[in-house]
Amino acid sequence: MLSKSCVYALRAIVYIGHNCSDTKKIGIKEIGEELELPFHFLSKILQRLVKHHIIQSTKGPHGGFYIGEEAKQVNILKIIDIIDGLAFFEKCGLGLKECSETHPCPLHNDFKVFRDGLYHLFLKKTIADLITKIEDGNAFISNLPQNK
Amino acid sequence: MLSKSCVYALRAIVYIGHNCSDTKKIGIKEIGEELELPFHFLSKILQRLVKHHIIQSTKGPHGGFYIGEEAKQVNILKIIDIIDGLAFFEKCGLGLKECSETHPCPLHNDFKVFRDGLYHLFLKKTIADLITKIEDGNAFISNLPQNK
DNA sequence: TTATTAAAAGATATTTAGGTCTTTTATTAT
DNA sequence: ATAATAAAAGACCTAAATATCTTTTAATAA
Ligand code: FES
Ligand code: FES
Repeated sequence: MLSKSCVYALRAIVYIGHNCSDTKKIGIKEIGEELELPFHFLSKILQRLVKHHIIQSTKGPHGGFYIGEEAKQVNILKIIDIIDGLAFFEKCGLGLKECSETHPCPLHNDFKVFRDGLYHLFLKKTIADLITKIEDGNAFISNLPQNK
Repeated sequence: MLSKSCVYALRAIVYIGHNCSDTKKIGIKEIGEELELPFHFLSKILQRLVKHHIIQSTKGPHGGFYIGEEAKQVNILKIIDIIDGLAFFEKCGLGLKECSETHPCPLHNDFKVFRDGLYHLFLKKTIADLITKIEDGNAFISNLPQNK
């Protein structure tokens, strides 16, 4: 549903948010190793997020990525929009060219419930919500060691 | 979420179910034109469905595809399984290698609701259910003419 | 039995997503 | 200033999904 680019982005942002501080920026290498994501591919994604002001970066020694408190209040849907676009949330589940109430496919009414539900989930969830779960020990952003 | 192959399959099956009869089989050409699907690609998909005994076919003049009443009682999930597999319904929404209750990602609890909801929707919906909607005029399987 | 029809099969092409490698630019510690 | 560091940028590669083209096989009507 979400592309790999997109879930890589979300997990990287959460990792950065969880680990960076005023004095500490996070390098791509560390993120890639910790989350088991391909270095260069990840770097492209992070660059896009910087361009869209979701995260910031500085080059050079002790450089890396970091995220401000304001940006942590951004909802997940915004990230999805930046990376994948929002087409999924408007598309017909059976592939009709247009999803509409007046010319619905036979799954429309049932499918819409879930598609719209996901939309609203992503709309109300913020980066900060995800980070909180990690910090409370209620969730994880890295794979279990045995699945590496 | 569902691949193009998969939604093409579903729509084609419904079209066949709606249009075939004891005396009338449906050709790929007709299906492709009516649903605006690529002829040869569609033919591959229909071949797979024949192999899995969802639909039947005969070659030669007046040949084509048809579907029996029993097969119409097959649920949509079965079709999804044949074409795409069921990995989606077990996968972590944030791309962790394993989706689990004991090592959940920060979206797990919220995401699972929709993923499982879709699973059960597809499990309980049959081909016949979709055909009925078409026949009652409550839904459509072709694009609106202006979207062609 | 022959011509015609339509699916089956297989080879090939295109597009998109995903991933890698190399070079350049900015930063900072020395 | 210089060397070291790390992101930015761009070129390139790979695999999978999607799509097309061609040949073969089976069925049927005449
Ligand atoms: S028309 Fe198919 S989901 Fe709306
Ligand atoms: S662990 Fe991510 S959805 Fe279950």
